Amino acid sequence: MLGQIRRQLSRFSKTERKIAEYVLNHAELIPTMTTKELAAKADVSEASVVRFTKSVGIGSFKAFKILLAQELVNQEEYITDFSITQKKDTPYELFQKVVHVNRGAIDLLLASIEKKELEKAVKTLQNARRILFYGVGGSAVAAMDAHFKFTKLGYQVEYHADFHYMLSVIPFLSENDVFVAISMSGETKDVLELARFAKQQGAVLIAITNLNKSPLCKEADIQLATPNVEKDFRVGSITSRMTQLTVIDALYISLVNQMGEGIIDRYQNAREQAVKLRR
Amino acid sequence: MLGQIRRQLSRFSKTERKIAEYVLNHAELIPTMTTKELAAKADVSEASVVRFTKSVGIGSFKAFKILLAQELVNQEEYITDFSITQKKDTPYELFQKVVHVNRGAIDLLLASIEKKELEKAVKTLQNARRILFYGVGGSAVAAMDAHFKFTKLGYQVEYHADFHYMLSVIPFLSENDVFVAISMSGETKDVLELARFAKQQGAVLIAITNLNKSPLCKEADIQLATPNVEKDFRVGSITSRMTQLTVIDALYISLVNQMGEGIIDRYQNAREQAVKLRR
DNA sequence: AATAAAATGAAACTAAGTTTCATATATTCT
DNA sequence: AGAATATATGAAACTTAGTTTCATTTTATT
Repeated sequence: MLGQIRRQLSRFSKTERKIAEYVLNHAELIPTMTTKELAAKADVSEASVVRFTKSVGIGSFKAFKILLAQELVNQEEYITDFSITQKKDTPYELFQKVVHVNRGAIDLLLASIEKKELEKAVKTLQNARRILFYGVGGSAVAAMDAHFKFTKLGYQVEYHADFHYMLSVIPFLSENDVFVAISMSGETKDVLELARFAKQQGAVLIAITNLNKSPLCKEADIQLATPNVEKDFRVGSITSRMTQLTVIDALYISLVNQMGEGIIDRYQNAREQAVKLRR
Repeated sequence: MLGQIRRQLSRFSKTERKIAEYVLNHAELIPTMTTKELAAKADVSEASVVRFTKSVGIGSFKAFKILLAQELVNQEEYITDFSITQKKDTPYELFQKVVHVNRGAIDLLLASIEKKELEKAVKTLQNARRILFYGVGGSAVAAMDAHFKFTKLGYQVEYHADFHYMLSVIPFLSENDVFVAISMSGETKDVLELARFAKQQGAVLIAITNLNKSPLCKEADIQLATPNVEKDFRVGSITSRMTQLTVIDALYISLVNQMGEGIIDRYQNAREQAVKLRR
């Protein structure tokens, strides 16, 4: 977290930098400070403090405090990107780095997801008539996984990689339907256009995206924020899939949990049939 | 802190003990809870929660939360399955469990992957003419991700969910080709049949599968073993995707690393075009 | 059984965190 | 350059969380 803030210093605005500097120099004090105190110390407003935590991809100031407290226990910082990747790394070394990066990203997800938003999402999905998932490129993986999982729960789910196919489904959406847009940047044109169209039809828009000022993030009714793990500019983000899938997992498990045994019986049934049919 | 609470159990009143018990059993949840929530879970009043923290010598509930967060950083005991999932878990609790489980699974991958096998896999893929990925059900996600990543590297990759489509590709395989079979159990009939057919054509068979006595594992030329994370029989394994994808990531990053800058330029090129075309 | 002491929860209160909105500043376009 | 637009910021309103008070219940003591 601290390393990430340090690396982003240049990206920050004047006000954000004032906060970042205070945080970097007095990290150990933050967990016991209030927004008001930090605001005073950094000579900015309280609102800016809250905004700062969101801008570094943390859901709330409270989560930020806890994250820093944990980080300072042992100073070992997570490797969150591959900029350190050397030309002569062996496959096994790279594998270890991948494990580290992926695990670190999933960990950060704890701080970026907001409890309330998650609860809203689960409640919305519970009562949903139809659910559409959409993501392109890397995020298509998460959409596909969601499609598979939610279908198993008996939902009427649509996901197709083809933009035009999805487009043709949206006119039939209404208030009880949900459109789940998955995009790391929150700026992908295809995803954004479909999301807007779906919302216009009255569907609830859930966004699984990095926390930022992206249009998707702003326009979503419910935001499930994935952490802003810095990506290697050369190979793109490999971690976003992990966090996106973890979010899907959490939604899926929550729904299973609330549906009770009935749904599990049907699922078992399907499995038994599969075993019979496939051998 | 937790030890201290445990030691004082006998000293506590009935109400205090209720709180202590919940704290001991769900310590990792406390840092994100409010007094109200903990009060509800322990079936006591909010006032008692605050009094409890004072009674164990902590100034405020807020300080208590931060202390627990710090204490749990180094306590890496992973939950590896969901059998503990209670009927009355909230979505956020389940989310935290999912994070735990997924992170734990990725960690275990460090122990299950063998260095030599990984190196063999990378070497084989480097020289591959064509690469086929195949997985069904949950493992289709990993296959799809691999398809996407390896295509970006300029490989001639085939992946299709349809068994018969894949079947029709295999007769054209030869010694320089690779078939990557992805299956958690290593027993899925479709995957197994295609893998055998591909091997018969002379292709190298790489298996990404749980380490066990499954036919796929035995017959593979190269085994990339995913950990046998205990799965909740009711909802199916949610972790296998994580580990499978991490393996794919490692292979991908290794190949990028060895290919050098040339491939990265082409990739950048594609990205720039994408930006131009899509807005 | 009566009284005192301790424990507890409901509700009032205080503090903390977050959002909104108006204003200031920067950026883009003509 | 100047208007128009977008972005950033702080003050204040608002919401939520944490703490204290006080009346009530429970337990212990005489």
